[in-house]
Amino acid sequence: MPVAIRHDDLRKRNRAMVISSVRRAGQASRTEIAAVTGLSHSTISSISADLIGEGILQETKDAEPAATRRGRPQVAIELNPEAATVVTIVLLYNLLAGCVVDFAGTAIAGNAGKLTTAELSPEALVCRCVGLVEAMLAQPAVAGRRIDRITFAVQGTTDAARRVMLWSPITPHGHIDLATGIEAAFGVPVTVENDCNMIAVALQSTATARRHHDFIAVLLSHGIGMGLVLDGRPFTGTHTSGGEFGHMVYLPGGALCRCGQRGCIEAYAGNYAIARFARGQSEDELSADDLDIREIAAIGDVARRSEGREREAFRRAGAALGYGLGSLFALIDPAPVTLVGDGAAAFDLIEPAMRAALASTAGGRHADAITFDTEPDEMPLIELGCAMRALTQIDQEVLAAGVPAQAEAVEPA
Amino acid sequence: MPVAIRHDDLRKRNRAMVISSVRRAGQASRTEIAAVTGLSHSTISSISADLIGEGILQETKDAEPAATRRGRPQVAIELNPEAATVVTIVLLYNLLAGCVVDFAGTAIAGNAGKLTTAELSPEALVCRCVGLVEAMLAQPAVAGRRIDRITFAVQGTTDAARRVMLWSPITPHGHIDLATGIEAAFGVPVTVENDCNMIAVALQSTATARRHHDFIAVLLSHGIGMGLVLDGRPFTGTHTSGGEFGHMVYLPGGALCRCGQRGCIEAYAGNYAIARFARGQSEDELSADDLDIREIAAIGDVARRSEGREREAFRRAGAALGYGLGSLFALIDPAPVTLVGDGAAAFDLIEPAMRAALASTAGGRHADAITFDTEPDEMPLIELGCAMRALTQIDQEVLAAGVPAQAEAVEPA
DNA sequence: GCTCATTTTTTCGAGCTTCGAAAAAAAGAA
DNA sequence: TTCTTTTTTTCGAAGCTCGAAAAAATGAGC
Repeated sequence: MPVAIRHDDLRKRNRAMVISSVRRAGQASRTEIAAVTGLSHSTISSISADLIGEGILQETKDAEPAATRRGRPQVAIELNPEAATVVTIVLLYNLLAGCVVDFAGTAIAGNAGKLTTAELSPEALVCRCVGLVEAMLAQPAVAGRRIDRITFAVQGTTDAARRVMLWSPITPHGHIDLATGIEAAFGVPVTVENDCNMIAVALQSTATARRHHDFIAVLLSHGIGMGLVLDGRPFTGTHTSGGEFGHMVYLPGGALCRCGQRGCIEAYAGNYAIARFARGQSEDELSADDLDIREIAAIGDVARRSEGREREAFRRAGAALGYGLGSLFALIDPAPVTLVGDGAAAFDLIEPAMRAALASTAGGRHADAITFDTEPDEMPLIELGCAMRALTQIDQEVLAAGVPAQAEAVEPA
Repeated sequence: MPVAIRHDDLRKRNRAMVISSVRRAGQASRTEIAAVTGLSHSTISSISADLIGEGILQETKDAEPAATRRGRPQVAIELNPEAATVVTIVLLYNLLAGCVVDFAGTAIAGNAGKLTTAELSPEALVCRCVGLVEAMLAQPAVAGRRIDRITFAVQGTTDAARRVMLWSPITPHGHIDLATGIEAAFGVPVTVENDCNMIAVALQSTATARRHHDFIAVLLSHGIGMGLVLDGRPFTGTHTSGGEFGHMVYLPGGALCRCGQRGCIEAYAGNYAIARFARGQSEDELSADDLDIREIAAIGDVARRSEGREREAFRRAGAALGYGLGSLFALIDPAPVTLVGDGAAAFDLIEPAMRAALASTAGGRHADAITFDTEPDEMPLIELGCAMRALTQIDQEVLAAGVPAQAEAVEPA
């Protein structure tokens, strides 16, 4: 099953390693790269000379003298921002936002707009995406740049090949093939990623000691999503984008969930579920999807002031999350958790019940030491993760292979 | 983070590939190996000549003419049974069983015995294991063989390094370091694996099309365990052996579980839970661990004959399993399930409620197509998986590296 | 029984790759 | 100005895989 390593792959892999170590470090000298990768100095010298020659890396110009030590000073190497350009598109409920990002990860153009996703046909949706990208490409900052890849981050599940949005709360239509349509329009590879997975990628790229090998990002918003990094790699499901934490079962036969089933975690911890309970609505009732975020904030304010249905709503959300994390921890062991999204702003209301629930599970038995990070604004994370994903793919699939030599120029005789 | 590939690793990896492809196929010609691995014929020729010269592989003697085609006949290559010898030790509640297995995977000696695990101190437990191995090594069939590795399969969780049994239902003692003690006694590497993970390894080694890339093995016995193969690799947790499916939460605050918490799946689907309900005992009550398996069988017989508490007990077990699988499927997507252990003998009693529960979850929405395999006898699977694990480790860690040349013989001058 | 066709396996040289040692380069210290 | 120290490059050696060609081993056909 494991595919053999060809001799030619060796250089390719090691080139990818060098690129990725520079990407992670931002700037790195050849000596540092050698230390990180474990390759010899001579190999790094050879590879980095190639990469600089190909315009993928460059020696840093504004040499910070930094720690002025004795001996020949290190030459910092960095990514050449011109080496490639990617486009990210974030598609959420009633929101479409795009970014043009250079090879070093700097956004050079952006565009965002409201749209009523639920009312658009799949074709119209693709059309809007094309329009968004075209508008960005017309901006002067992008002039003259060739786009190398477009990567989506969408709410909902995607297929394993990351080309199709299988299901999404933003639209009644299933199985929307975003990749093929956009690829046809721009002639570059397109992949479709799950938004929560991109949050996890973003958190990994800004990894602290806390979030290193294994961690969990839970998106608390209208619905509940999750991104998982296990053993240093973003975990995606086996057939789909997976990680549907919000649809693990909390109370069998319980409250009605947007997905049509009952008792999902989301049916207790999603914004709509919190509002539903706070308003005193039936658990069999599904409100409209366009719940105003300010209503949740208002419920939170009431909950902080006095005991009542509002406070109880957050308590129930916390319990659902706590038991869900307990089940998750039973499967994969406890790991640091980052709560992302506007639900994280109500962490104070959620935490006590969540911790109590977690502590009463087998998986969370020793989890009282776990700290929770909160990150109320998810958009920057989704965009960052999406850009990192696109760039990493460029690193490993395109640039690692190297130029196919000038064989082409010679042959036609 | 990803470690670079050294030039020396190349041959090592490709040697491991050749060994593992022969192990998987049982017998394979050089041409077949080349096709499977993707390496060139010349490389395979070179590597297999080395491996045969080192006594790791051998050309098959009793050449089956097989399909008598035109041209030079293929020479089948197989594992040399003498190349290595491993010992497997299965440690379950009141049961200790060992096997000596040759390099080709054939058991050449075995020994099993009852013992009261709950009453033994950690030291006494190690002592019994040492005695078991010594008794096997004294058998004539094993005479003259050097043992290369000892691998445990134990009930309970192990640490990530697979050296310590962190917690087990078979003993009140926690954190029993089996590896260090046994390593000291026999001077060979020892690893400690979780029994359910070994079941998954065994099922993978006998993989059919059905169980290929992703599948789930659920052990239904006194407790509930799980082994998971994701993306072709056995999944183990991040800190521990993980996969504690039985301790995912089914009903928050529900029935008392052996683990001390409430509402775990095991507290409804474990043998003890089924018996507890059938007997009309309180859900707060924990019976002794040594429930006779015949009692469960008897409850099953009653359940099949008439409606009543007995039948309801299995129904409850099925519901707990169904909702648990639904949550699991939400996380990792649906995958084929094999039910293993004596609980699988009651599959007819469990199935309807399990399917109904599964169908009412988001993860199991499209899971009506899923078929369940049953495998009532878990011991052969645990032993097979344990042997495969030990041998695979030998393949990749010891033999792939090759002989360190005769450098040793020359140097002392 | 001999020759030819066919398939498998080995041999051999070419082309890469990585590595270690030594050399070269570039700075501070004296 | 010379010496030290550190980084980077150069160069030859050794190892690996690959493709082409040769060798080996057998059935088919006459």
